[in-house]
Amino acid sequence: MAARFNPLEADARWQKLWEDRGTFHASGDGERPRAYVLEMFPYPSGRIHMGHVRNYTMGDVLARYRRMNGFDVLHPMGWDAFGMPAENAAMEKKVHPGEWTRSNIDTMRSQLKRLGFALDWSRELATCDPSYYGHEQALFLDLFEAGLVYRKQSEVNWDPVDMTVLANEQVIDGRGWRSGALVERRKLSQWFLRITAFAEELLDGLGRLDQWPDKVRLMQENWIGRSQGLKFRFELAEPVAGEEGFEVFTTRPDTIFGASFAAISPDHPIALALAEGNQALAAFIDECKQGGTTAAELETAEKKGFDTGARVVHPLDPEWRLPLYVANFVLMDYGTGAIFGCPAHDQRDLDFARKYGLPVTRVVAPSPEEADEPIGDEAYIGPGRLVNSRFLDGLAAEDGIREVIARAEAEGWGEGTTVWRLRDWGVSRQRYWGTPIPIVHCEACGPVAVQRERLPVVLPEDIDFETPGNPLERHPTWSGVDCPDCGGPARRETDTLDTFVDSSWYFIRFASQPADSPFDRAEAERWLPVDQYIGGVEHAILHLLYARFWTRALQRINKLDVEEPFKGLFTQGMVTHVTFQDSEGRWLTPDEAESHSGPVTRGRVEKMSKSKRNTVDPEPIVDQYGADAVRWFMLSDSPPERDLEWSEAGIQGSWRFVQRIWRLAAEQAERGGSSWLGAGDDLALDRKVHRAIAAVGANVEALAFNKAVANLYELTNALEKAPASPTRSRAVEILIRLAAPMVPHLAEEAWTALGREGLIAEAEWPVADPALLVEEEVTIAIQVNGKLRDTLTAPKGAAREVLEEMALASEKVARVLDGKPPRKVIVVPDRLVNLVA
RNA sequence: GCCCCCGUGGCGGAAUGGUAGACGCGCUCGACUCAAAAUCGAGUUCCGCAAGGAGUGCCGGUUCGAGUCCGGCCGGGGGUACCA
Repeated sequence: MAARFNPLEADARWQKLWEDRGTFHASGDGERPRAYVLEMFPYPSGRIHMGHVRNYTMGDVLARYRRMNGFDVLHPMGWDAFGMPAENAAMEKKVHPGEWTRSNIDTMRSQLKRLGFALDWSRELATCDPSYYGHEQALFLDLFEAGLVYRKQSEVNWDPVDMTVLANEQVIDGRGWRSGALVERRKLSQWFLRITAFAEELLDGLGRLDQWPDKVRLMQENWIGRSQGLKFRFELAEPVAGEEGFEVFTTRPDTIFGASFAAISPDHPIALALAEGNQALAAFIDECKQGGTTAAELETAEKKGFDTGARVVHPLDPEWRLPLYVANFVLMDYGTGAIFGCPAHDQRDLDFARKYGLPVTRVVAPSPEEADEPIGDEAYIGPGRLVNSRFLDGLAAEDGIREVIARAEAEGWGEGTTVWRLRDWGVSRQRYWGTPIPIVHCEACGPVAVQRERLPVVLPEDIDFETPGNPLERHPTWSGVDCPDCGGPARRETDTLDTFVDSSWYFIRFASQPADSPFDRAEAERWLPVDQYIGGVEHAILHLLYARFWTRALQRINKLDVEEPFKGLFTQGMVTHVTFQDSEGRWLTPDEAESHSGPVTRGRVEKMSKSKRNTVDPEPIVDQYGADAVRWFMLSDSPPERDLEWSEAGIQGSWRFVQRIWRLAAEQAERGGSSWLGAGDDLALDRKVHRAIAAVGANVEALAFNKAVANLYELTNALEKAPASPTRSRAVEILIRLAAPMVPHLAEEAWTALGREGLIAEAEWPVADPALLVEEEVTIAIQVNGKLRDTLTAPKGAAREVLEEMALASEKVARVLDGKPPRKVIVVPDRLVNLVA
């Protein structure tokens, strides 16, 4: 038996065997309990990167562990294959997006296979394949027919030079990335999914996702953003274009007597009507349209307003008039697109009031004496009671809110209501490389669904990327069709679907993939929900919320009885690496930094990215060290939810550990394999082994792989030091089984060398003997005033009095206490004694 | 701007409110070797000869006891609805 484990030879041999035997095919035969383990599928950007390796290694360990524990495991892989990079490649490299994507998939598939992941490749799918997106079109039409899809005007980033829509990512400092032109916001008619109809259940559902990270649930909760408040009507002093008023939403109706202005969004119908006869206002509204559409950009833009000259009537005082402003910070998408401003108790309103010389009236004061304390540069947002508020004076905020809502409802000018921060999901993209939206626009009938038997609506192959914009729109023939309803002339929808639609149901298609429908309901329901989903925390909101919505939407239209798609969620950290720059600030790769002639600055450790040139390609690393050392490194040291720093020293350490396990197994094999005969003659080692079995299992189930790795190091250290014995022989084999999910090639090789039949991938996970997990002695910490002064050993379960007596007998304690008796003694059994002097 | 997370030795990190630094990397010394690699053994938070003291980004609080809980800062990261 070889002294060294040779992964170059062994990896491929075992990978082929697993593939030939179909070891990792999910059977779905119902004989074993099922487990669905899924990692977020990759975008085929070109080559596998370390982030993928980390993600898929974690999922793989869990999948292999579950299999060894007797589960029928579904662990599939596919490709999130539509998206912008393929179109960029088409423009830059003159290659068809489909060709580019499919060639990337081929490269990345073979790279993944070299890592020995226990994947069921028979279920592989790519979202750019009509056999996938055709079913997506059918599901879209199901939602359309159920009234969950509608069309409305919505703003996009418009590049006025390239005459094209830009993604947020393509807007840099307010300018188009290619043309450099100042970006404008422009309205287009687009398709939307009614995710807001599910706002409440998506929020409530979070409470039952107890296997999700708290932070993700919190982020989603804030994103959905339930606000309760008052929706009420402001009457205009003079009607505008026949409108006598408009609706306002506020979460603070208690501060209504502190109102000093009303403000509406630049998109508000009243604003547009007023602009008809007011050139200055029209110019202001135009000005508000500059810049991109992102929330960050809108929020950080200078707060500006324009006094329309119109006045509104205070709802609680017909004599009281408030000026009506158009303000750039009022969003048409939130609430009613109109607010009232209470400067004394809202910082943004205060800044606005100061800027435009509006009155500031305090209506909340921490004490009656401070009722007329003037407001400075800071709005008062602390607690207190209402003042200067007529019939509300003296009430606490919550009571004031209730009182105003009650009065508004009684008098008929408003009502208590709930509004959501969540907006409907705009799915139209003015791009080629996506799922065509299966709708036909007919002049006579309007938008009409494509007939089911005509699906899939397939993307045309003959397209050009010579000019910016959507090639589907300028394709000479593709969009011309007859209306499905009336047979008259019509035009296909040329927008494609947001790629988040593709990733909102792929986990269902993995579970069941018939040719003639999106999925078989019964089979999908047997696998779903996904037991453990693993991916980057960057998807905490959008992807995960959209997938939750899509699943619930299918449930509502009675296509699939699954409430939540992902029972367990784990969000993993990034893979980072040092950066290097030369004297002129140019980024250098680690190799370049080493051979560079001039001075080199070692920069911060950052997320691996092409622009910082600090990426490490996994493939040559696998060539050099083998799959197992790379997998082991991905699991070591850093907790999986945190960032992992790639280092040459780290991979070498992993390589050495792989060889250490191998040496243990090789030495054992030379002694004639593992023996199950004879009594365990090394009780101390037996205890360590069984503690390791329990700890590794618990840590793998908790996805605390770094701790499971530490457990295996400890066990290995103990085994290396232990003298030969039947216990040790058994222990070596147990170590191999415990390590098998992490270093599967080595484990198979060692398993065979030890003379065991069959694959370790199909072997049973060892069972810990509870009797060997019990401790007999414990170390007790002795503290004086919470400060450690001594430690002593006591039998486990020793009585409080015994521990206290032992503590007081300690010389070190006596020295600190200086003869005085303690005032108080705190005993934590099996843990510590704290003497309070 | 807003929402969320993170901050512990030279480095990655461990620690149900109960002995801070498990485990790994690195380093130091030693063994083996003609030598090196590999391997093995010992040591390794800081200050101090020691006794002892200090110590988990900073400031404050709760507690017999705080890395852990609470409040306020500082620094870094993720998301912010058309990157995926």
